[in-house]
Amino acid sequence: MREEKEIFGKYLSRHNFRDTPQRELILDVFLKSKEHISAEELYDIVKKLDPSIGQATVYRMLKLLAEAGLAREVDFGDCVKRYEYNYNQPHHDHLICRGCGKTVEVVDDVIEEMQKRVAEKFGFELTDHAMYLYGLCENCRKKRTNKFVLTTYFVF
Amino acid sequence: MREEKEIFGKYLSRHNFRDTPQRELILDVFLKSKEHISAEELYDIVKKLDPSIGQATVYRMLKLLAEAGLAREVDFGDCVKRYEYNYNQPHHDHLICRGCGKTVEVVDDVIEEMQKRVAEKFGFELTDHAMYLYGLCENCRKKRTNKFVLTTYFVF
DNA sequence: TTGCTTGCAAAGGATTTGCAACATG
DNA sequence: CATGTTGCAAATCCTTTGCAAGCAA
Repeated sequence: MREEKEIFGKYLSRHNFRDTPQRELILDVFLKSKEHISAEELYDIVKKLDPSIGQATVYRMLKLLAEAGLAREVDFGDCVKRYEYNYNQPHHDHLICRGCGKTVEVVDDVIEEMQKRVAEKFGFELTDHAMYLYGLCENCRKKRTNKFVLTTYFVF
Repeated sequence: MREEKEIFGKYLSRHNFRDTPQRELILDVFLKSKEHISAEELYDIVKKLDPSIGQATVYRMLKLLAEAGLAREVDFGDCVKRYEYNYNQPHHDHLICRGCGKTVEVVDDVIEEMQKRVAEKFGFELTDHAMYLYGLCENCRKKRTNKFVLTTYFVF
C-alpha cells in the first residue's frame, strides 16, 4: 500500500503531473477494492467518501493507473472496462461462470508456452494476450438440471 | 450458400419468424463478406444495394444469425462486436497484430485440451472460451526499430 | 504565475428500443 | 387479419472531451 503510493507518486512527478486529494482518494479506494472493478463501481464508492468528486476524474484516474503500471485492463466481453490491481501481481487469466458470474484467476505455464509458439509459427512476436475461459461452476451445474439457460457468446 | 439459406429459413419458420426481402439481402451480403465484419461495415454494404434499409435491421439480423448458429460473435477488445461466419467452420482463435491490425485464425489442440483441464481443476465445466493473442507481425516488427510505439492493453 | 486538474455537461460511438406504418403467413 | 417486421428517431450505456474555474508546484 505504501509502496504503491510511492510508485504512483514517482510516476506523477516524472511526468510533471500533480498530486491532488482526488487522486489520492481514488488510489486509496482502488487499492482496497475487490478485483475487476469497473469505473462505475469505483465511482460509486468514491462518491460516498467525497460527493464532490466527478466521475470523469475517476475515469481519468483509472487511465493513469493503467499507464503507471498499477492497474491492468480486463474485458470480460460485456464491453465494460474493468481494472485489476497489477503491481507485483503475477500474470493470470480468468475463468468465468456463465451462470453466476463468479471469476477465478488462473495460470497455466503450458498454455502460455504454447501461445508463444503458435504466434511464432505465424511470424508474430507475442506481446500480450487475453484468455477468458467460460463455463459453469459446480453450484450452477447443479441448477442446470432444472431449466438453466446458458447465454452463449462464443461457440466452443 | 444454398445450404445456409435453408438453415436460416428453417430457423425462421421454427420460431414463427418471417422471411423478408431485407433479411434475405442481409444474409446474402453476410455470406459473401470477409471475416470479422462489424454491423456498421455490413450496413455500409447493404445500404448501397438497398438504401431504404435501416441500420437497426442489420443489427437485429446479426443477432438472429448468431442465434441461428450461422454467425459467431468475436470481440477484439475494442468494444465493437464483430461477426464471423460460423456454419461448418472449425473452431478457432485469433492472432492479432498490434501494429497493423492484421488477423490470423489459429487453433492449437494442446491449448484447447489444457483449457478444459484448467477449468476442471477449479470445478468448472468449460462451455466456451475467448482467446486473443496479440503481437507484432513480421512487417510491423521491422518498423519497430524506428519508433514504433505499442499501445498495450494487456500486460503479458 | 504557469499550466495541470477539476467538475460539469455535452458529445461520442456503438447498440438497442419505442412506435406507427407496413408486410407476411 | 393477426402478428411479426420495418425504418426512423430517440434513448441507452459507457466513456471521452471541451471548457471555465480552481489549485499545485
